[in-house]
Amino acid sequence: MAESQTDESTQTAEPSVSARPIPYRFDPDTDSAALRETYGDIEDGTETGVKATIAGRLMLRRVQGKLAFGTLQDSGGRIQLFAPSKVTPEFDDFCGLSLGDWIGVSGEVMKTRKGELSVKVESWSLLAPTRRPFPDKFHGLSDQDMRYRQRYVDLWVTPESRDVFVTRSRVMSLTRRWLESEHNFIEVETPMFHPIPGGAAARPFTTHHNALDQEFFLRIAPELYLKRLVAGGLERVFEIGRVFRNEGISTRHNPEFTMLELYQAYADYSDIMELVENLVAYLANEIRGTTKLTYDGREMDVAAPWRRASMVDLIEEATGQRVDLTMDRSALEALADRYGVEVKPEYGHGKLILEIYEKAVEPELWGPVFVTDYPVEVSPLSRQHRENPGFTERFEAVVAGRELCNAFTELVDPDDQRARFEDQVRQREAGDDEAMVVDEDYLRALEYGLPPTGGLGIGMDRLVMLLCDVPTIRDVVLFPTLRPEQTD
RNA sequence: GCCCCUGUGGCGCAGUCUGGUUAGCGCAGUGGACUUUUAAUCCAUUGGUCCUGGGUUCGAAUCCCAGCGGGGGUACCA
Repeated sequence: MAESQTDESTQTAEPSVSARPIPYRFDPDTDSAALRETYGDIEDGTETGVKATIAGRLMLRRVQGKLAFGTLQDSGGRIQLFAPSKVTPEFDDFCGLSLGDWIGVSGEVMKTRKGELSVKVESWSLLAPTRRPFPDKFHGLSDQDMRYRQRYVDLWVTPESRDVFVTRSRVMSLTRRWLESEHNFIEVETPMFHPIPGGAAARPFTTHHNALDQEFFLRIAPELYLKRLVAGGLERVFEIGRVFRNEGISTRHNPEFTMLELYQAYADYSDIMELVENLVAYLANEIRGTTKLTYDGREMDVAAPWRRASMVDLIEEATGQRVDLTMDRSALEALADRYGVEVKPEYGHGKLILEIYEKAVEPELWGPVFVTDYPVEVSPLSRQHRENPGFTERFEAVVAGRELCNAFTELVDPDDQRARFEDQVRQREAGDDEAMVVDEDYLRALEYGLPPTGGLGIGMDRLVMLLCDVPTIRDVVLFPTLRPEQTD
């Protein structure tokens, strides 16, 4: 809701200050963190003789007649400004600065008698006035909606918020470096506009290209393109990028989110499990300094190796009953019923087993654990298990009670893949609007030959949530999807 | 989709159950005092269609109905 004109004018800073000329550039030579690091230990009440130039936002102000203190916040944190009227030019204007104004300051690094490391304001310039009042200097923003909509304010007044996004950036960077340097992957970029949605079970967004007069789908996964590249001889590829799914919004779902997918020629899902546990342990060590993580008040150790357990074994653990694909359907339905699964007639044994797993096992899993060997029926892109007919070499990792990734030994046989696609089409015709459609070009790529390949998809947003111990995906997405703000 | 909670000056909150006439408090803003403060302090002060629209009532921020926004849960979601 927009404020009225009068509201803004009454809240505007002093004209004498806001009318100051704004320089075109400014040259900070350090920041608050570096100053603390270098001079944090000097004696109370001493001066260093060293001059520093810093810039940031004025967050607090304490004017005391002929002496003023300020608190400047920059990307390194906060540092005090010490401004005696005899030293600071245009002292009255300096005291008239608004909380939230951007300023640049030069002067001697010193420590006050009370022991606060400070920069003496020997010169200063206004870099940008704030024309809107900043939130409460102590309480900050409590309205979550406003934090998400006005991230440019939230980042200043909610330090944890800024920390999360800096960490997120590090996670992305570390992941890339680890894959490239330690594992010889190359990063590629594949289309976001897909003529056929594929690679996942999800409803897509649609869009339209005018010149081609062609409908496109925003990608729900890069999977099929990445495997085309492995068929093309790029043996280890990964992509970190946005995918789009037309689904509900929740604490774990944002319609656009960031996925890491990677494909490794000649590998199978066991290789991928090792890669996942090593990557997560590496990131935990780099980010948290330990593999012993706390999430939502509960602890877990993500050090490799993680437990591996097949879906049917886990079902047996939880329910005491062994399930398989040849058992009597009525017995399977009875078990499904016991756990509140809504049994639909089109469900085969495989789908029922997955549903039972999700209801009976998953809510109790904390992890880290690899849940392996999903039924073929629910895994249209995974290769048949080498020992268990009707199952696939597929796994999901559950960490902190949440699905973190999905991976498998890739299905490389074009005939089998065609049959799976056709089965998906039947499911679609039966009313499942998230079932896949046939991708003839992808089948053509398989016909040219895809070597044995292991593949992986990780939701990077959820990984960051885990590493930062935050409860909602909106806290790790800078601008989460929201209903557009009403302007009038 | 369903259920629960919520909406009061720029920000953080009280007041709502038990309706009562000038809607409070803190911060920010404005004016003043103050040369070691650090959520500075002290004095004074500006600013509010109490989300919107109906209704009940002598009287509604408060009770009722509807709508809109927000949060959480659940369903859905590999």
